[in-house]
Amino acid sequence: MLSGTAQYALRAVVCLARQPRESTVTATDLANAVDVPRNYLGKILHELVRAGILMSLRGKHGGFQLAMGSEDLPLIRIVSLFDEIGEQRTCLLGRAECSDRDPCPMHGRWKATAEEITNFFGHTTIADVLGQPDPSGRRSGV
Amino acid sequence: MLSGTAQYALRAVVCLARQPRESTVTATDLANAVDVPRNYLGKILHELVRAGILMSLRGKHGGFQLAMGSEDLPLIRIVSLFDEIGEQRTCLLGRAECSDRDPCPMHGRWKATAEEITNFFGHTTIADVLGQPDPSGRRSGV
DNA sequence: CGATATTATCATGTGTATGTCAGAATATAG
DNA sequence: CTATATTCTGACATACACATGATAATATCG
Repeated sequence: MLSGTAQYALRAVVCLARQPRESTVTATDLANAVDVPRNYLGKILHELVRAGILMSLRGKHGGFQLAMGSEDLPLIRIVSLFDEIGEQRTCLLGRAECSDRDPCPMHGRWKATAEEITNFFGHTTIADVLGQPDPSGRRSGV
Repeated sequence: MLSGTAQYALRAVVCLARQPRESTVTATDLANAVDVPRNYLGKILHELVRAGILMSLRGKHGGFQLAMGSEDLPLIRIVSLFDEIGEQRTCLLGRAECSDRDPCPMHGRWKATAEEITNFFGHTTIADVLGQPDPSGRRSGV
């Protein structure tokens, strides 16, 4: 459903959102916590900074923190940086243009499900999923 | 949502399902009709044959045809040959194990949508989408 | 200032999906 | 039997997602 990169980003943001506000977490600590290759996560975090989702601090005691309240951060803001999802590219058959007026054969049947997916990513926020305590035998705080 | 290969396969099968039964279509004609690279489509068609979805005839007047009625062919039969979809790999965060008993943070909220996707591919058949006449300005009979 | 910890940036490597090509196998027609 | 049309098969090419490593820039601390 999502690219590996988008999954990594979501995991990192969820982990950051669980930290106390104002505290920073280093890329290394985050990489360990969410089980993503250190250097690769560095790039992903940097993209999130450029998108205004995270803030970064360099130097000693540096690291990353959320740039906003997690209740103001729908999943689509993160996912759309890495994957095409939602309005664009919903055509199941890969047509560039696929709409009610110029539909592919699947369009009519697929439409409702596609809209539910769009709504999920658009309306679910990071805060919404923090409540899920991710209990028990997890190897990390994903 | 689907890999390019899975999309190609769906387009080819839909096109074949529109032909009169017993008639065969060559890979070349199919490739032109659904706008997929000839040689690559050949491999995809061969996979569909091995999976029992198509039948093939070699030699002069050879080609491909559906091995069953399109009303007995749910989309998942085709898609699952190329993509992991449905029951397996529904975890949004990419966890190997993600269930009600060992959920990721997204699990609870994502579940309903994931099930709708699974149902769509499991219950929609090729026959269901043939009714959609894919009218007007299409470049081909996708 | 110098040592250190951290992010930012760039060059490179690896693996998989996608795509191409050439030839082998097989069927039909004359 | 020969020519031809087609699928089948395997080797190769390309593009991009994923990943690694080295170095520069920047901030803190003593």
